[in-house]
Amino acid sequence: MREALTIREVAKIAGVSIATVSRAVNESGPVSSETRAAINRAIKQSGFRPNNIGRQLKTARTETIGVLVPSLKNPIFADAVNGLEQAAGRQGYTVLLVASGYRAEKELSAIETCLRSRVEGMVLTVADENNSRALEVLNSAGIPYVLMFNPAKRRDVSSISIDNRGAAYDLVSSLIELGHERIAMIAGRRSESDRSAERQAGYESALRDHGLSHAHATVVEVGFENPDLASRIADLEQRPGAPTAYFCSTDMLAMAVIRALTTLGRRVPDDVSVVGFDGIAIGAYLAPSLCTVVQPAETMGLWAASHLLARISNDEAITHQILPHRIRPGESRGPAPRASAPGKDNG
Amino acid sequence: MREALTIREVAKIAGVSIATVSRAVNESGPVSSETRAAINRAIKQSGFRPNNIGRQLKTARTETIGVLVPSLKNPIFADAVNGLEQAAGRQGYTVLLVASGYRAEKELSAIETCLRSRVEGMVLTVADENNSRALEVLNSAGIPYVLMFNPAKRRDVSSISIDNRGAAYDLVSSLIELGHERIAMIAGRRSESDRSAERQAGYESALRDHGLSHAHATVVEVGFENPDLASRIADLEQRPGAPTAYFCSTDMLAMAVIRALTTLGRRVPDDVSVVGFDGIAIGAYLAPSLCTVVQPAETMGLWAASHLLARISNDEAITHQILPHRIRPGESRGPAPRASAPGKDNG
DNA sequence: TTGAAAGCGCTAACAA
DNA sequence: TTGTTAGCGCTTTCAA
Repeated sequence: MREALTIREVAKIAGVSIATVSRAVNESGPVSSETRAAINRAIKQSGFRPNNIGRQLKTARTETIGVLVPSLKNPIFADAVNGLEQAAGRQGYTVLLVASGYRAEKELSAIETCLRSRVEGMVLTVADENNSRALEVLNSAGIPYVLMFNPAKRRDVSSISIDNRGAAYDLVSSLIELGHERIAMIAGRRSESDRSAERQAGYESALRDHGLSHAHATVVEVGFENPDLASRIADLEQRPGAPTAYFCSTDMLAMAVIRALTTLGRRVPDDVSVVGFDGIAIGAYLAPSLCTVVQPAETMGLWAASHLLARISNDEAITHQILPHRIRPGESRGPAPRASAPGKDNG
Repeated sequence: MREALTIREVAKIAGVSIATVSRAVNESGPVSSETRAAINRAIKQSGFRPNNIGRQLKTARTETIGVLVPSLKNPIFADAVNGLEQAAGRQGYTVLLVASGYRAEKELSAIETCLRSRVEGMVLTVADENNSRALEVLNSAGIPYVLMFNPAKRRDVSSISIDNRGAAYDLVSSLIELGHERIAMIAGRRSESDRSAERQAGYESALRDHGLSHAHATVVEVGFENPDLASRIADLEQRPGAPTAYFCSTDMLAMAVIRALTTLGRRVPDDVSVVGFDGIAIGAYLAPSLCTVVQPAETMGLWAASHLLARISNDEAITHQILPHRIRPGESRGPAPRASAPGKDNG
């Protein structure tokens, strides 16, 4: 009962042809109830389980979607994939999961893998949607795909995201309105994240619009995988005009920044404010709770999968879904401290 | 250049047989360098990408492993899957991801899906390893699999976990040593998690061994998906002898408990201590930081994948990996408060 | 070093 | 209602 069970064995046991077994298994054609009973018995007896590979080869449909994200270690992606998997599963689709680790070559090879497995479509978050070999390959492969989290600048691609630039603008503006003038940005590397670049643009125009000369912009770029923040923050903090607020391009970065500042003896938000971006659930549990922009990750995953499946069955056209963004207030954002910088700049 | 590119087109363009193309593509046999060059040119020109389905059908190998976890919303699983995917990818294996949402039927159907896709093996976390249709099915399917996080009571199955019972025992004992006598346990439903049941066993024997009569044990079972903790905690808190400490079977639960207690005006750890289990990274960033048992999730995923692949290639026998556990101290655990219960029990 | 041919497990005409 | 048959795209003897 262990060896290579095929539709053929079942047919033999039930005393019918393989075509009839196939029809019975897939309910894809007429089968008399006696025949059906015999076949079911044969299936049970033999322990037959249809081989999807055979079916896929014949039908040229895999009922599989590929999902590519930078890393599952950031809950924003884990939550999105969670939603994705649910939505796909509900429609009988299976998920092939690949992670890029924020590395462009890995993006490319991951997609190559998916394509060779003949996924019917993909949901993905790439480092840079405007400069992505991965996307080119996907385009020439001619399968539908939807970008998730990426800024959705391209018109020819389905996508779901929020207005990264606008959200960053709003959040940074709120800091300025609280009296902050020296606001540093801790940004994921632009090459690793176009979201980060967009958020930086929002940060810069907020400064500009509020008359904070461009010179005030301080951007520290860090890699997402083990960002060595402690020393970078220490540097910033001992400069004459140390920041009174930090705008971080992700919540994960914000958490690391808060830790680094705390280690240096700074109190958040009394001495310095820190805001993040993403709205991961645990941010609300931190102390101080994290002020941030919320992206509804699970919902985005759900939508991405549903829309992709609709596109696969040609029920829908390319769509850009820009969700409204929302700032979650949090204790990590406070008014600018009275005494400006610690010493030096007025002496 | 879009239509149904097969090895046959390449062969035609290059003027060779499909067998030769196959040999060239897979480097599975001798091919003269001129022929190889011609084939490579043909591949580039046509945009050919090998169809894995065909190959899989022929070779009866899919180079795919199935991964089943309860949910990616709990970082403990997301981190593990992250490690898994990396390790699998490095060895040329692909990951089919399925989530059960802690539901037994879903476990079963997920595995059925994987089996139909002819995964070569599986890594999974089931609700209850001792009472799992899913595992029975897997056994009779005859593919290797490794249990991850489950308590590893079965001798016939590879697994990686920590000593859940022992770890719970240690953690609860530490509370008792801090003077706590009324320690409640907030437990995930036993039917949804055998880890939870094990941890409960550890909790109970810690109480017993320290002479806290069994009557002291208060266990509140909650479901993992939207646990309505607030009201349950409120109940506990207004009883005569309210707990001075809570032992939660997961960090996610602990976070929810802390929130519920805070809402009720209790201060952690001054009024009441809360400890968790899992050691998710963000626990260290909470305030108060979470005292918990650390499971090295990513490492567990890495090991699970590597071991599974070794088993697939018959390089290794069934192995039980029990990792040493470690308690991460945290601010959420403090000494028992002086004044015993709020009112009532001494009046 | 190359090619012809069989066949992996399945579905879908088509004929009966 | 059922069976025969021709492949889906690929690998792999085997013979040349």
